[in-house]
Amino acid sequence: MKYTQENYDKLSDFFKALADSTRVKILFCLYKGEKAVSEIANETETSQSAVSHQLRLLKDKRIVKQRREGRYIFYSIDDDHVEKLLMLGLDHIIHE
Amino acid sequence: MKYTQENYDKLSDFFKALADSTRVKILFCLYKGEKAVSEIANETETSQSAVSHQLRLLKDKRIVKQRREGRYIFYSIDDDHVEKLLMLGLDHIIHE
DNA sequence: TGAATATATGAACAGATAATCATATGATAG
DNA sequence: CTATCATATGATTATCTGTTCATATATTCA
Repeated sequence: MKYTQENYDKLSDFFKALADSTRVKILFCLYKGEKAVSEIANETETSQSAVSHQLRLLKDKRIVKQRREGRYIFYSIDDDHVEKLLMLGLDHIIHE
Repeated sequence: MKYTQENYDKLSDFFKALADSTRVKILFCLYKGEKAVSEIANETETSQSAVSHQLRLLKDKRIVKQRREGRYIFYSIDDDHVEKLLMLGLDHIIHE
């Protein structure tokens, strides 16, 4: 049973994870491999707190995963679909 | 220049269109071909007004298009990428 | 023309969301 | 143990979003 309200909810919920430019930026930042929170904050020019909040959201949705190393915590993308979606989306907005 | 703030904004904006279960439902409803507003409202069990508002949003983002026939207005999906994204997303949430 | 049907629109309101600020937690080095 | 660095968290606030309700517009038909 693919076409159920439950799946529509899950699906829109999944897309919500990509429906914010800070999160999109973070995900592109992680595209080439894992990074620590402070690196992400620097590269995306976003406050440490904002990044942390968004990473939590992405982690809760199992889109990124963590790994601690000393006092650093490295995040990386934990979902092949997300990378494909990002690329497909980028493709779309560029060819318009 | 792919990796610009402008593109991140556009991209997240594009995903926003899919980040609501009513809109997802509408798009799946249109997946097999064009439908009039009232049909969409019935099939998705959403009020006429709510459907109309969401269709406007989708139209503004060029995700659906309209065609008038008498007093009916038929909507259909106007974007190949969207169909791919929906299917990829559905694939994702099902295999988890 | 006027009634009926299909769709659109605007205002208003409730709920969700994202940033900021202050502070807490956790790890390491000295 | 304590100072410092890296990250997380909670409260607050401003903004955004989606629905509803009432009404407007557009088309057809008698």
